[in-house]
Amino acid sequence: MPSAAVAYRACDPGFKTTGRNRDAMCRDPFAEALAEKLSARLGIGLETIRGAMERPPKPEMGDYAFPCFMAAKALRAPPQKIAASLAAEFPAMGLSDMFERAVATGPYLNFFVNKGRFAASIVNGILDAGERYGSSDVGAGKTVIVEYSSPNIAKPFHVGHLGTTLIGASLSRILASLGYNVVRINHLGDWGVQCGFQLLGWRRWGSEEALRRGGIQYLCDLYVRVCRESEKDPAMEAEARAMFKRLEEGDAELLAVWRRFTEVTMNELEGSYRRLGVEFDLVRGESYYHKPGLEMIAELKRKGLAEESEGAVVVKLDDERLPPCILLKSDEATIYATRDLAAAVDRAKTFGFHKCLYVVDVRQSLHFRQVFAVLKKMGFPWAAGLIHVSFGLMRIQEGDQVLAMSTRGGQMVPLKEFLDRMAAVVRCIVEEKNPELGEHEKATVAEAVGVGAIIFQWLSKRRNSDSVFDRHKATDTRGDSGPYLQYTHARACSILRKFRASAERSDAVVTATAESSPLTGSAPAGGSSPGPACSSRAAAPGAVPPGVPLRADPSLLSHPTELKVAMRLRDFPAAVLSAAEQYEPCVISSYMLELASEFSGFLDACRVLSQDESLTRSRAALVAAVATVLRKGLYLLGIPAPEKM
RNA sequence: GCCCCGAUAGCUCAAUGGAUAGAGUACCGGCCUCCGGAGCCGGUGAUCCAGGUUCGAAUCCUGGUCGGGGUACCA
Repeated sequence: MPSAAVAYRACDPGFKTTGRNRDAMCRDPFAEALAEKLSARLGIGLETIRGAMERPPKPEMGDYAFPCFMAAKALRAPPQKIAASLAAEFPAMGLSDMFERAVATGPYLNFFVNKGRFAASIVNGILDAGERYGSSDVGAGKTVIVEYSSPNIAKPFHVGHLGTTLIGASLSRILASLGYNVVRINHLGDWGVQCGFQLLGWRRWGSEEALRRGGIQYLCDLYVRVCRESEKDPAMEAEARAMFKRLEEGDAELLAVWRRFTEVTMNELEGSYRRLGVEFDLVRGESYYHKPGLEMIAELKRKGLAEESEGAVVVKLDDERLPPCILLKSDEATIYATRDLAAAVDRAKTFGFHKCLYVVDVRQSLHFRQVFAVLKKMGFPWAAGLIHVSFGLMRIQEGDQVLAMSTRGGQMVPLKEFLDRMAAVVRCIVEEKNPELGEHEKATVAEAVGVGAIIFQWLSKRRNSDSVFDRHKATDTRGDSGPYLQYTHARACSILRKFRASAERSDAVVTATAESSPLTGSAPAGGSSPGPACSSRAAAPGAVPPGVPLRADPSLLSHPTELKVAMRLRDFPAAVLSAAEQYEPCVISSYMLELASEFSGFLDACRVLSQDESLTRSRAALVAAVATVLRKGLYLLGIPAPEKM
């Protein structure tokens, strides 16, 4: 019998599919066997049956379900009757080694698997696949660009930047695990009129000495001061705009200051990204696309698409029922649309992308619709692969008020401050729960769990809903949270450590020969740019005894909680795929909570380490499979998975 | 005005047109002779309104209500 991991073949993301659980249900050997029999019996295509297979809402109803609505149409009989007659025929269908029975529940035909065989099949499949479980090669040969984070220069990295940064980083990992060649781009906001404001502030009040002392916050303060004063004094705003214009014209003195701003910003960003575990393949400012943008405008004019209007150069988009896309302002300075157009063309040329994702907040949706429309008008076939992955706004709770986050208004929390506070909160908990850890270990764990709490919070809801940042709630580590997942993983690791220790003492397990863990074995197909499936940071190896052929015995894992866990483990590849299709990391977050909670239920109901040697081995195999999937899921979200906490 | 997004339990969030709408938190009650209690088990509690499509709607369509965002030279 093929293992679940080997038999699983995912569909291409974006491939239109219908039916609940379609992939989860259609690619493991149990579902496959059912689909084949039902297809032959009903004369309905195999693919159709696969797409219709479901998982019953409650375990006591069954393990697989076939809704008979489609068969009702084909056979012109009520679905209830079809379900009943199929249930009666089931014992003769020759599936008794895999399934205990089938029962009709209304229009549904529900199947009960042979618990032990099913659980062992899934668990052993995962142990064979290791960290590649849930990965696939559907994206092989296709390049996907993910643009995310993209903060403006000369401002501190703050919690408002977390949405794009964490969603983008997670989507990158998810897509890479499906075999896509992912190019992660940080499109720095280093150009535009805000640079004029910053330069003006510097020219009026700035000093290198103060910059050395105050760092990026000093630059930000200057910027805020200019903004405040130019609200009262329109002449000042005009001066700032003129300064950006001069920057575009290549003023050497301004360029030197601007470069200094970029340098300071990069230093600041590096620390933030390192703490969050976020990486990029290409960090390139908008400024890079200033000149190509001007060339774009010339080309658009040649093609007759760009025209002058109210003193600006625009592309009219009336046929798309969109406002015109402005390319050149009436002062002849460029605008972000110009640079985005040039960047897209450059990326198409350089990478030949299948898709290009822009992880940018929802306020820019009109902007992207305009830019995409212009590129379509220009006749680029790849324009169809441009996707704005938008996300909702985050406001901040200040006392009784809910305010928009803004640098200028001062309603923002610098990331550094937030991460430090989070780590301090966790540190207290570690101190209480695990005082025997060493000093260094405590600090490492506090950081990992603090960061995990933050990342999970951002990735556990659908992107497009707005949210409120509450300083107190944000630091809660109980309940459905990143720390809960990390804790569950650490428990699993702890049990496996004890299992390994006692196994070595009793010589019951073949002594390890291979030093390589499943984690470092082989990278997933096409995962070249981000490296192996799991980096050492977000997923530490070593939970499974290296080289030990840990197996689950088909006759031993028959407790209801064991079946529940196995079912959930089986669903993992479908969850990864669904997250990619929807560009929604929260699909994986939700999955992980289910898995962790069901696994905790199992630990409560069943003792893993016992006198019964073979039962212990089978249960340890289950624990190892869960640990593998938890680690992989945490990795895909970008959350560290410490083995102790 | 027009366009986009959202509305599910007191609060924060899930739910692929499918069966009795699922968690956490808060509140009430249980569980440590405990492999990690940052946990487990139970209880209370919800689909904004009105139509429509469908065998079947939180989900799709139409019209409202409320909230957020955008709407020509910011990003």
